[in-house]
Amino acid sequence: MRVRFAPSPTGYLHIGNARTALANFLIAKKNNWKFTLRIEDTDMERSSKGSEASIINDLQWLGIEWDEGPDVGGDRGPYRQSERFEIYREYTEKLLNENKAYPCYCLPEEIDKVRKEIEKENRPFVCPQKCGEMNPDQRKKKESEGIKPAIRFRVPPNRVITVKDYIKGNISFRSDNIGGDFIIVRSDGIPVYNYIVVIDDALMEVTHVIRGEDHLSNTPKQVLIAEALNLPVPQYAHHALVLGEDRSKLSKRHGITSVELYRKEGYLPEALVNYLAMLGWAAESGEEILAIDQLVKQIDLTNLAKSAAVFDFHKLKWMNGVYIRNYPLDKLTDLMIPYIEEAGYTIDAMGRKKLEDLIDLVRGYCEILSDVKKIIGIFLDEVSIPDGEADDLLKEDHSKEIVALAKEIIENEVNENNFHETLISKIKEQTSLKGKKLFMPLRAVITGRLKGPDMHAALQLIGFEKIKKRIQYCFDKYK
RNA sequence: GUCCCCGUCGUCUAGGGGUCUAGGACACCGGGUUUUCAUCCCGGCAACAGGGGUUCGAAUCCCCUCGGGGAUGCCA
Repeated sequence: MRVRFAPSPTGYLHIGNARTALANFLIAKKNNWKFTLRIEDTDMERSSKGSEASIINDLQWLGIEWDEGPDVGGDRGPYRQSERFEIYREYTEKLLNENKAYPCYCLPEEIDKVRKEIEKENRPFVCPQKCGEMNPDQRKKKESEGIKPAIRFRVPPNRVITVKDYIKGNISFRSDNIGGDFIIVRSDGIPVYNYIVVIDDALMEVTHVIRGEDHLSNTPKQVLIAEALNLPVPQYAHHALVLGEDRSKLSKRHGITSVELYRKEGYLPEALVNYLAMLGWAAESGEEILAIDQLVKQIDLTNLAKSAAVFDFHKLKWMNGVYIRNYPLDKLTDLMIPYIEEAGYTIDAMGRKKLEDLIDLVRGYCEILSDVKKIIGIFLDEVSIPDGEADDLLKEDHSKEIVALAKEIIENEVNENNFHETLISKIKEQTSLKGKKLFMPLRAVITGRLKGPDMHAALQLIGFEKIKKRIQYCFDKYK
């Protein structure tokens, strides 16, 4: 058994496509099926090698792997449709010879006009020149005029096509109702998707087509092609689409839709995979946080949701935070380093152990990796300029007392080796202040904020010299 | 317009004739822990689109309406 993911390289990997790819991957893994990646690049104007590369890159980042594809090869290639035109030509000849397809000499502009009329009157589409009814002489005449025809597939009248779908059940279409004879080869000789998808799936021995619901209406056309060509019809599973907040198809105006941007913002692939899998599906166990091997275990072709799902950025973020909190510390550290550097800090000098301690302390404040930029300054800035709240607090008399005391103690009574254990307790001894009155000014001086990580742990990580500077800074500023 | 799909808390969903005064998660609101914040824990708010059937009994089956989505390309 075999599944496939067949993106067209006309842009970045969209979140909706990533979900389709993931569904194919999970199902393949679960059943021990093979997975083929095929590039559908017949739209020459919009396709690019660059976007093929970026799609492959994003797929790999997500942890989706395939057995056959343009990058890894395989016995059923080539895996780019643009490299398979010879193959399609044979089938087109066959269809033409058997009169199951015919050249159409009508111009796109003429057809647009007719389509509009048809829409109003609700009758089946027939091309204006009735090319399907032409005899060889008429065709020869057209050819001699130099008109390059498109090829249309002759849709058999009055047929009922039933598509069996794992998710939707049995769906019936009437052949008279699928829009008339449709084009399978453009006038420039390049075949179109609805046609060659059938050939490729058959030749690549795809047994199960798992794809978005937007392809459901195309399916009867594809079934008809398969019949005409005597090719096998795969099993179908059309999953529901991903929607934006306003319940229309997810697009850029709803927020980020490219997998690449999620990566750059600092989402973890494990979290994105987990979230995407949960969108339109629920584990029998009721668990929401599931690693990929658990997803593989629990997901099934028959328990995917039928209805469309709104993409909830908020919940993705929450889920990513859960992953950050539970991630292996050394891996998380590696992933956060670029963001820390991006924020302008150099980390070479501090040593791995200290860095990891630091990351461990701040990870609880991060939902995405880039959040580290907002909090890491507490530890790495030389001096922390108090923010609004901290500034207000430090202007108060009891704060001034503590700042003065802290300055005295750090200069004369403690040293680099014992300050983190003794500084706070010594201040406590020498003042009548306690509780918030004691801790909050201290926090304000040392971190420049009123909110943040545990003071005792922070003290050591910030370091003696910086703390001294920060106290001095506040002493000068608020005395 | 026509064809096709779908309709349970704001969102993702569980449920498939009685066990449903409808369960979980995110969000939101309270409370606890943390001398702060975040985390964590506990609690609360909140839904079967509407109307007809079928049935002793309907969120669950059928029909209609309404709502949403998709397709209707010489895009995929």
